[in-house]
Amino acid sequence: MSKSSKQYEPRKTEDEIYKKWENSGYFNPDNLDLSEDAPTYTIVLPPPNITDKLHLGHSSMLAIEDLLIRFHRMKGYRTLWLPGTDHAAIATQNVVEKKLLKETGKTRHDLGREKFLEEVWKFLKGTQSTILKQTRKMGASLDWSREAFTLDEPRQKAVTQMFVNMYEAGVIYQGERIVNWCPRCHSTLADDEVEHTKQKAKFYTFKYWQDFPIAISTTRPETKIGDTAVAVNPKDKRYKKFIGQEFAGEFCGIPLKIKIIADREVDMDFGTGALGVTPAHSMVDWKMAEENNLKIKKVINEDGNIHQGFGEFSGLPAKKAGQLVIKKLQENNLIEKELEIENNLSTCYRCDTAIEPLPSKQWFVSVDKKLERLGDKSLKEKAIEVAKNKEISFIPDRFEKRYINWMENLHDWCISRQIWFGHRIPVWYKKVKNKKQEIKNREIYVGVNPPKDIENWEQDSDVLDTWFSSGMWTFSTLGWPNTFQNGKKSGDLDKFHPTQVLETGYEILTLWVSRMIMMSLFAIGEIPFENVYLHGMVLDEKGKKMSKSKGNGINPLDVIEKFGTDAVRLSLLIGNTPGNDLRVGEEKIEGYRNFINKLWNINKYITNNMEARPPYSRDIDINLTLTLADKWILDKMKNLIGEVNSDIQNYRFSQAGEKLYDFTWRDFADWYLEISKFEENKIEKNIVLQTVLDDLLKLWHPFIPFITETIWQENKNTKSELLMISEFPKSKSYAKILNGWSDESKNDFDKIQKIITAIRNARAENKIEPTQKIQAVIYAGNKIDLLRKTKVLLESLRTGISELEIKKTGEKIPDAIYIKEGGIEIYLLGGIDKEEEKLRIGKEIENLTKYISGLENKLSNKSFTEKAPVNIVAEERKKFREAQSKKTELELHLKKLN
RNA sequence: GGACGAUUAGCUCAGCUGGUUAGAGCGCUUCCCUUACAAGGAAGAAGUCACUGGUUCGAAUCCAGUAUCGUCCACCA
Repeated sequence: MSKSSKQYEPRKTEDEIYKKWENSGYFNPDNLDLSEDAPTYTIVLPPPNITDKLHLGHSSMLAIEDLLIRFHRMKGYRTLWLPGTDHAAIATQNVVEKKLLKETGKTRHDLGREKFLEEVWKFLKGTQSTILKQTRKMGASLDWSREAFTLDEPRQKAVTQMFVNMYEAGVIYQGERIVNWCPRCHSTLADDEVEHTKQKAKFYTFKYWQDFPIAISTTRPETKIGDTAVAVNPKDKRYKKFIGQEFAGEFCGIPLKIKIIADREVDMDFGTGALGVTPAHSMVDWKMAEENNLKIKKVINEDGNIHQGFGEFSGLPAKKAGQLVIKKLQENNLIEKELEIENNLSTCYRCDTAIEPLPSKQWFVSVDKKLERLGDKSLKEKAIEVAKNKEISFIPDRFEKRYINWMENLHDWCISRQIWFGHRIPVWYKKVKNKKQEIKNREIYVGVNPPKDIENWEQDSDVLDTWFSSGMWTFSTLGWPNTFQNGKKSGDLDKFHPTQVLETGYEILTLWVSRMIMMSLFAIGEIPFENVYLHGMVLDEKGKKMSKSKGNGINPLDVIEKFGTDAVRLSLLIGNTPGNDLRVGEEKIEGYRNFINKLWNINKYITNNMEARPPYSRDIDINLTLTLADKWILDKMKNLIGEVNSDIQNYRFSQAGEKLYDFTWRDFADWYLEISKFEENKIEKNIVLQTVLDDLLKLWHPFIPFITETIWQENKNTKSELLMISEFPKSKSYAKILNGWSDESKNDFDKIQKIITAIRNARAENKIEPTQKIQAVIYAGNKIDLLRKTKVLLESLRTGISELEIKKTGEKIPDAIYIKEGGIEIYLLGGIDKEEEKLRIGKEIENLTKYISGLENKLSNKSFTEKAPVNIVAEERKKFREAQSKKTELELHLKKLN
C-alpha cells in the first residue's frame, strides 16, 4: 500500500494478512515455539449450525473469543481455538424439506429415508463451511487443521460410544412419557424447543352428561372424550363430598368412566374449579394419572387425528373433532357457558405448529440415577456441585444462580427425535413373532457396531437430539474415545482438556452448557471448561432483535466491506459487557472506523518523521536523555499495559478497549505527537516513538488484528516476523527507565497540560484572530524548570504567543488575562476584553466557593475527621488548602481589574 | 407463578471491592481545510445517578420496599 494514502483501506489488505497468518501455521498450537511446560489455553468454538450464514451475533462471539485467543497466544500459552459446525438435526432437515417441497413438490416421505438423506448431504455440500469461510473474514485465528463437524465420522463414533456407555451404565433408558409432539415435523421437541405464545380461545363450560354432578371447562373439547377423571382441589367445599366417587356415562356417544380425584394443583378460582383429566394429552394430567393410577386413553395420534376406537370421531383431525363435540353438546343442551379467553399456546419453535402433547416411547437420559463413577452422585447433583464449589465459574457470576436454579428443577432429558437427519440411535430390535405372526417381545441390542446377523434386526428409526452430540463437543473434538483408554487421557485430550473458557450466549446456558457439563463428567470424570463467559444478544440500534424478516439486521459482511473488519470488531467489543445485550448500528461502526483511520495516520506521521527507524529493543536504554514529555508518555504506557493486562484477564474487554482508545487518541496523538513536532532530540525521540508504537500495536492486536499486523509488517525494523506471535507487553520493561520519574515531575506534565488548555481557553473567549500574536509574561516563582518546559510547549503548540518572558518576580500586570496553575502565574497581553475577563474570573470564583464550602462542611464534621481513613482526610485537607489559596489569588486579581 | 436483571447527559452505554466537583462515544453549539489524519483539530452546553426509606463519617455504588421495562423457566384445565 502506498504510504501517501490519507485513509486506511482495509479491503486491500485484510485477506492477504489473513493468508499470511494462516500460512504461518501458528493457528495450530503444535507449531508455536514453546517450552514443554508452557500452560495451555483452549477454547472450543461453539459450533454454528451448518446451514447458518454469518450474522452479527456470530461476529460478536468471534470477536470476543479471538481477543482471548490472541491475547493468550501472545502471552506464551499453548493456545488452541478449535473450529467446527453443528449438524442441527431438526433445523437442517427443515430447511431441506422446505426446499424439496418448493422445488419438486415432494415430501420426505415420498422420497424415503435413504433418498432423503442423500438430498440432505447433497444440500450440505453446497452450504457446508460457508459459515466457516465467513468466519475467516472476522480474522478468527482458529486452528483449521482440527476442524470438526458434529456428524462427521470421528464424532459419529464418539456419539455412538457415548450412547452405549450411558446405556450400559443405566443412565439411558427407554420410557413412556408425555412428550411435546409436533404433528407437522413428526417429531418430539425438548421442553426448551417449545415456544409459548398468547392466543384467544373459546373456553367452554359443560357437563359430560345431564346428571354428572360437576361442570368442567376446557379449551380443547376434542380431548375430553379421553377423560378418565375430574380433579378438584381438596379444600374445595363445593366438591369435597364427591372425592373418590366414580361415575359412568356416555359423553357424545363415547362411554366414559370418570373418577373424582383431589389434587392441590387445581386452582379453585379458575373456571368451575374442577378440571377434566385427560392423561394422554396434558403434562399436568399425566402426572395426576400416575399418582392416582388412572387409565390412560390416547385420543389423538401422531398425525394430529383422532385415534381409533372413538366411534364417529376416529380419523377426524383434532380441530374438526372438537367442533363436532361442541355441536353435540349444544344439541344435548349441556353447555353452561362459553367464554373468550386468552391462553397460552405451545408451538413448535421451528414451524410454529401447535404442539400436541402425546404419550410416546422415547429414550431418556436419567439425571437422577446415582452413579458409582461420580462417587454415588447423580449427573444432576455432580453438575450442581461443580458450580457450587467454583470448579466452574460463570462470568458474570449472577448466571451461576441461574444455572443452579435451572439444574435443581431438571427432569430426565428426552434424547430421541423422530426425524431422519442426525445420529441414528445405536439400538436394534429383533422381530420375534408368535404363532399368529404378530410381533412380540422385541429383543434389544445396543452396541457400537451393528449386530452380526443384521438381516434379522431392525435399527431404531429415531435419531438423537442435536444437543447430545454438541454436549460432547469439548472432548469429541479432542479425539475421545480413542484418547481416553482405561480412564487415562492421552494426546490432544490430555493436552487441551478441560478447556479454559466456554464463551457463548446466555440463551443457551441451559440448553447447551448444562448438558456439556453432565456429558463431560460422565465421559471423563472432569469438567469440560473452567469458565463460562456469557455474552448477550446483539440488537439493532432500537433494541430489537435483528431478524431477516424484519429487515433490521446488519449483515456483517456488508459492514466489513464498508468499514473494515477491525472497525466491526471494535464496535462489538467496546460497550459490550458480559451478560448484557448490545445495541449496534452503523453509526457506531463508523465511529470506530474513524479511530482505525486515526491509528493509521499516527503510524504514517511517525514513519514520515523518522529518517531511519531505530532498531527494535525490548528495554529502553537507561542512558538516553529523555524529556519530560517522553517520560510522561512512557509512564502512561507503563500504567496502560498493567491495566490492559488485568482488564483482559478479568474479562473487562470493553474497559481495556476504552483505555487503549483514550491513550491512543488523547494522550499519544493529541499530546505526545504534537509535542514531538518541536522537541529536538531526534534519536531519543525516535526510540520513544518506536517503543510506544510497537507496544501500542501489540496491546491493540487482540482487538484489531488486521490494521495492527499491517502496520507491523510495514515497519520492517521489527524483531518478530508476525505481530500475532510477538510477546504481549509487560509493564516491567518500563520500570528501569522510569526510575527517576518522580511523582512531582508526573504532576508537572499535568500542570503544563492545564496551562496550555487555559491559554487556549483564554484565547477562545477573547476571540483573538488566529493570526494575531499575543505577548505572555510568566512569573515563575521557584518553578523555573517547569516553566522552561512549558515555554517550549507553548511556542510549538502554535498558541500564537510571540514573546515569552520568564521572570522570577515582578510587577503584576493589570490589563492581562491572568492564569494561575501549579504555582505559576501567567499574564497574557494583547487583545483583552476587560469585562469578559472579569466575568470569567467571577465565574471561576463562584465555582471554587461552592467547592470550598463543600469541603469545609466535610472537614468540620468530627465524625469524618475521626472515622474516615487518615489518608483520605489528609487528601481532603490538601484539596481544601489548594482551593482556598487559588481563590485568594483570583480575588486579588479581580480587584485589580476593577 | 418461579428465577434473574435493568432504570446514570437528547441517544447508546461505562462506572471493578462505597471515597476528588459522576465519565465516554454519538448528537448538538461556536471557531478552524494549521502539509499524519475534515473519517481531522480547538473549545462549549447538557445529569436531583427512577422513587422512598435504611446502613455509613461518606451511597450512583450496600440493604429493604415501590414503580416502570426486560430476559429466561414453568404453565393455565
